[in-house]
Parts: sequence; structure tokens; C-alpha cells
Amino acid sequence: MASSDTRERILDAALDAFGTRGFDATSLDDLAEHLGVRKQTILYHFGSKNDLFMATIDAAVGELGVAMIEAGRGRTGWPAVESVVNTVFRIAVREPARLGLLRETTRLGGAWSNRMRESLAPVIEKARLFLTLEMRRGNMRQTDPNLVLVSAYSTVMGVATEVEVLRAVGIEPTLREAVKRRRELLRFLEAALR
Amino acid sequence: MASSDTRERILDAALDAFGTRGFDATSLDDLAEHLGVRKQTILYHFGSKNDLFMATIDAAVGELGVAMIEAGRGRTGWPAVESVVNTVFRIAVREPARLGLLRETTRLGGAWSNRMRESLAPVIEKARLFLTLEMRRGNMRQTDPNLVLVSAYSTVMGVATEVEVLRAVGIEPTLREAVKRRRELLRFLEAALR
DNA sequence: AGGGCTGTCTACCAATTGGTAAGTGGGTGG
DNA sequence: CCACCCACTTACCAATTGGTAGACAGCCCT
Repeated sequence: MASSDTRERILDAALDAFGTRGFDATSLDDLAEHLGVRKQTILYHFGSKNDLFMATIDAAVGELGVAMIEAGRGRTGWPAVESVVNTVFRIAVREPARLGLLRETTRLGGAWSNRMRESLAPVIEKARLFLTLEMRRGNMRQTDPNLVLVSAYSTVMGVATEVEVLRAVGIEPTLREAVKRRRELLRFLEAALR
Repeated sequence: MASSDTRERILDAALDAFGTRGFDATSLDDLAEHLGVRKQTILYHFGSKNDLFMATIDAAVGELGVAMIEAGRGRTGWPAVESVVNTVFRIAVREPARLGLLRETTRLGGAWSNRMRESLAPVIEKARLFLTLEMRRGNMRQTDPNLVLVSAYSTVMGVATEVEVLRAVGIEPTLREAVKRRRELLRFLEAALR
């Protein structure tokens, strides 16, 4: 039953582990034990730890990109931004590991970062186009879309995921706080962009 | 010559390694070899890898906090923000590992994160006070200062350090680009805060 | 001169890591 | 019915890791 079943379970567990503890701190043995399976089963489905990590990136970040594009589809102007931010926030609350994996990948850099860049390229392209269009329409202040994109990304990602930073200013990562945080983030972005 | 000399050299190398490659990916052996010294020398000065990491946090993040407070001293309003951001950017360009260490520490969470929080508490308190004051004066839009703080932190930190994200939108981390990035970031922040 | 302290080294070690080799059992197709 | 293959296991292994034990050389103090 189902090689594919086991494969899927491994991918899920890997996403969780890599996304929260990080690549180096995740051992195949731990992963296997947590799955009730031997380490060699993992190595059977994915040839090596690196391969597993890559597969995890492809699966997880790919779906993230799809979700973001879906959130923006058919919308223009500020509502589009709002919708994407809401989607990212929902993911950050429900599957923090998925965004964690994104961050971990960029942190490690190198080949993995390239891999992720490919997965996300369509989203970035779409976002850049969106910004350019909005600027031309006069709905957004005129500047380098790339730099705006980086600022916006950093802000959203940080507010959505940096639990320890939140704690540092005395905000506990509860659901209620997340709602407030999202609202404030949207106001922040709105002020910055238009 | 210097126990203190060696100690200092170890701390420098540790800051660099922990801040760029991360805690788990940094082995005492590598560190020692890079210093032209045996691993046991490191363990003599700092009892364990954990102790070394803590000492690194104290030294590096502490100095960072001092630099930020110094940058803000005597200034009010927008020029204060500008000065602090410039300082952080200068550090990001000249000693990327120092901000990397900050990020690594928040990433690892737990006891280390607490340690760092203590080191940075004065800076955070000062920043919160600043924001509250500026809001009362009407120089800044009225909202929860804590949340504004998180947004601003995330934006600055991200734009200053996330090399891979920059690459993803086609920005190479050159010095010239850093200048443009800083200018755009300041505009972004100015629009968002006031 | 010699006892003690400091800083560094050599010599080990147990645990953990990612990975290889060689089965094993059960289901399927010819 | 039997050969084969798929999913998974047991049995190892070499390398790396953080850490301990203890020797040794220089220096300071008396």
C-alpha cells in the first residue's frame, strides 16, 4: 500500500522538520523515528538527504506560489495586495513550517536557493508586472518595482513568521494577536505603497 | 599575549561563522582550523559550543544595540529613524555576519533568543518610547507602536540582509545597489510611518 | 631553584550522522 | 507455480561531532 502514501507522509514530515528546526538540525534518523519507519525507507524513496530537501522545496514552495497567484487572480489595485497578504497570513498561521522552509532555503543559499527561485519565478514576475501597472495607473507611488517588492516581501514575511521578534516587543503569537497583526500590517503596507 | 588576544580572535571568527553559516553548520574543528589553533583551545576559553555561542551573542548583539542607540541619540522625528536605518545598513554592508547572527539567534529560539532579547531590551524600549512620542506629537499615524515596530524591523532587516531574496528579483548585492536599496527603503518607511 | 598557574597541545572517546550492502516478504504477471 | 519486483528492513560503516583527560612549556612569585 502505497509507496505513494509513505512518500507523501515523508514529504509532510520533512516539510515540518526542515521548516521549523532547519536543514542541519534535522536528522534522517529523527525523521524516520517520528514516522515509525526506518531511515533506509526514506533513503529508498529519496536517494539522499539533499534530494529529500529538494523534493520538499519543490512540493511546498510550489504550492505556496500557486496559492499566492490564485489569491491575486482576477483582482487589481489594493484588493489584490490585500488578498495575497491574507493568503500568506493564513498559511503562516496554519502551516508555519511552509514559510519557515522558504526562509530556511534562502538562508542556505546556493543551489537550493536557485531551485526555489525557479519555483517562485512566476509569482515574482506576476508581482512585478502588477506593481508596474499600478504605478502607471497612478495608484501607487512611482519607484523601482523590484525594490518595493523586496520591502513588501520582507515586511510580510517578517510580521507573519518572526515569532521571536514578536515576543521581543511583548506580542505573544496567539490567534487573536495574529488578526491584529495582519490588520496593522495591511495598514502599514497600504500607507507605504500608495 | 594573550589569552585575551586569542579569546578575542575566537569570538570574531565565531561571529563570522555563526552569523553566516549558522550554528549547526559551524563545527568547532573548522573554527579552530581557520584560526590555526586546536579545537581544545576554544573549549579552554569557552567551556562548550553553547557557551561560545552565548558569548558571541552577548558581544555582537550588545555592540549592535549600542550602535543603534548611539545613532538615535539627540535626534527626534524622522531624522532619528533615518539615522538608525543608515547605521543598520552600514553594519549590514560592512559586517553582514553581525545581523546574520541576530537572525540566526531568533531562528533558533529558546534560551538563546531570551538571551538576545535581554541584550536588546534597552533598544526596543527606547524605540517604543520614540514611536509613542512621535504619535502623540502627530508626526506619525496613530497605531499600536509594538506592531509598527515589528513591521519596521522586518522591513529593514529583510532589505538589509536577505541576499537571496534580492537575487530573486534580479538585484545583485553590490555596494552601488545597497545605496539604492537604502534610499528606497527609507522612502518606503517614511511613507508607511508618517 | 622550584611550586603553581595559564595557555595550548596530543591523545582519545562515545555518540551521531548520512549512506551502502544485502536481504525479506508479499503481491503480480506470465 | 514461479520468477520478479516493490516497499521496506537489518546489519554495517566511515566520517564527523562535541567533549574529557592529561601532558607540557613558559611565566610569576617566593
